[in-house]
Amino acid sequence: MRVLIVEDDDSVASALADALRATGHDVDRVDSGVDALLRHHDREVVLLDLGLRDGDGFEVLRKLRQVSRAPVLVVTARSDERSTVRALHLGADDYLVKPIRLRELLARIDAVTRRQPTASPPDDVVATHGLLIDLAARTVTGADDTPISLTAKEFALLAVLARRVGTAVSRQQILDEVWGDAFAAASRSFDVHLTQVRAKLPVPELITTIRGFGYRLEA
Amino acid sequence: MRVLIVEDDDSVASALADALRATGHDVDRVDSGVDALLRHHDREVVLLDLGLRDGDGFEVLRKLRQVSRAPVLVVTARSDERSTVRALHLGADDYLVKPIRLRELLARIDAVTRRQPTASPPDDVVATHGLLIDLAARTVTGADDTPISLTAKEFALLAVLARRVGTAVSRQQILDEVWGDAFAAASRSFDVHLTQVRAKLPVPELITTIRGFGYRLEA
DNA sequence: CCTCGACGATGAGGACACGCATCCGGCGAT
DNA sequence: ATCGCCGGATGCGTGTCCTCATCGTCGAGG
Repeated sequence: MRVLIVEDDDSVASALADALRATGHDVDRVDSGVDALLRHHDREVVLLDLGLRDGDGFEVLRKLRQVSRAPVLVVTARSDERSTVRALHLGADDYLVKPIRLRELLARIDAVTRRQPTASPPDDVVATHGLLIDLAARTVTGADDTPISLTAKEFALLAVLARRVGTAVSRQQILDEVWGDAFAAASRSFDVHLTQVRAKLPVPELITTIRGFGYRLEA
Repeated sequence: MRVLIVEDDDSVASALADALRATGHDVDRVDSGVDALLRHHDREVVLLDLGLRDGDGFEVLRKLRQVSRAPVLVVTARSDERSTVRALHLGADDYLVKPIRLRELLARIDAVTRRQPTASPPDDVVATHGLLIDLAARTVTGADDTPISLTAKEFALLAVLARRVGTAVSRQQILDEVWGDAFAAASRSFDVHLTQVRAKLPVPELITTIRGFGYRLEA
């Protein structure tokens, strides 16, 4: 199993790396959030420390989730329920509080990875009403393969909806996933971007407004 | 989500059941290992207490795994690493130590089940007398697929009843779930919205008034 | 039959959510 | 240095929805 350790305490990272290598895993180590985002490719599991020096761990988690579907086990010193719930909601698969018990960690990595749809059906492609959204390639094409070019934020916004085609997504949920919670819910920026996305779609009504709740990409 | 709680401490089981029901889950309770093996059918998640009176919890877990692929979250008082590792190796998907923090439990259930690609068929859809209520998509359709558009409050109200089709729901319960507990029970806003919902339904009598208690959505 | 409490219906008004035009600062490319 | 694009912020218009107040109805019990 190819594991990525994101941890800036060297002694902890070494201990983890050794234990993992001893059990036959292939380990890659980084000590910052930005590196995590750069090096996550081809990794099958991520161990993420929330207490990184170079920024908010939750932010790293959120961004990681936008680009990778690999299981993430959060490993942190923060034991409060708030942080736990927040991390899990942001897409973490497990949450372990330091000090880490190595055998447990290994068992949990097992537990999390054995659930993975081995050779996952890469349905990173969402198709609906002639609209084609390829989440992996980050491309969107309309009918008769006309390419639609979206900006980063626009794509992120559409991607959140696309991952849950046919089901309603709350406004807050989108805000969290696209902007992170350090964002004023009162801001109208969100609406502006949504307007843009709709304008670029061949069929604007594909994104349905659910007043008082959020939005839905029609299936 | 259809949850099975295997727990022989009644107070704990009740607390869990209430919390889960309040968040829209369908809960089934048993208090012994043998019952767990009998009643696991059609359940999508299992919460398993290891400290059952009628036998070894690990045995229950092992046998459960032989007959069901549903995610299992172990909930127990045993905090030692040995037990944790053993449970996870036996196929548990998560392992929580009592006392349980409810919000965390809910988040972990989410985390574990969102990985499941197979939990699709029962898509939170309630159907009764030609009425179709899709709680995930937040859509309601009558006979011959005529869409019925409800406002946020109206939908919330109907959803509370829909989650418990065929069973009576007290007025107070609905108030709590739709408005939150900081709401005057004397307010008639509730009745107004109920009227609206009924007016929009093809068959108003689908919502039966139980005078002096509450309401019921007919099955 | 009368009363009383619980529920049903309706209209008005203020609040609110959403869509959108517009401005501004930042940043990379030509 | 300049231009164009992107993302965030702001303000307003508009339509909708929530609530309240009011009155009507219904059922149960004395």
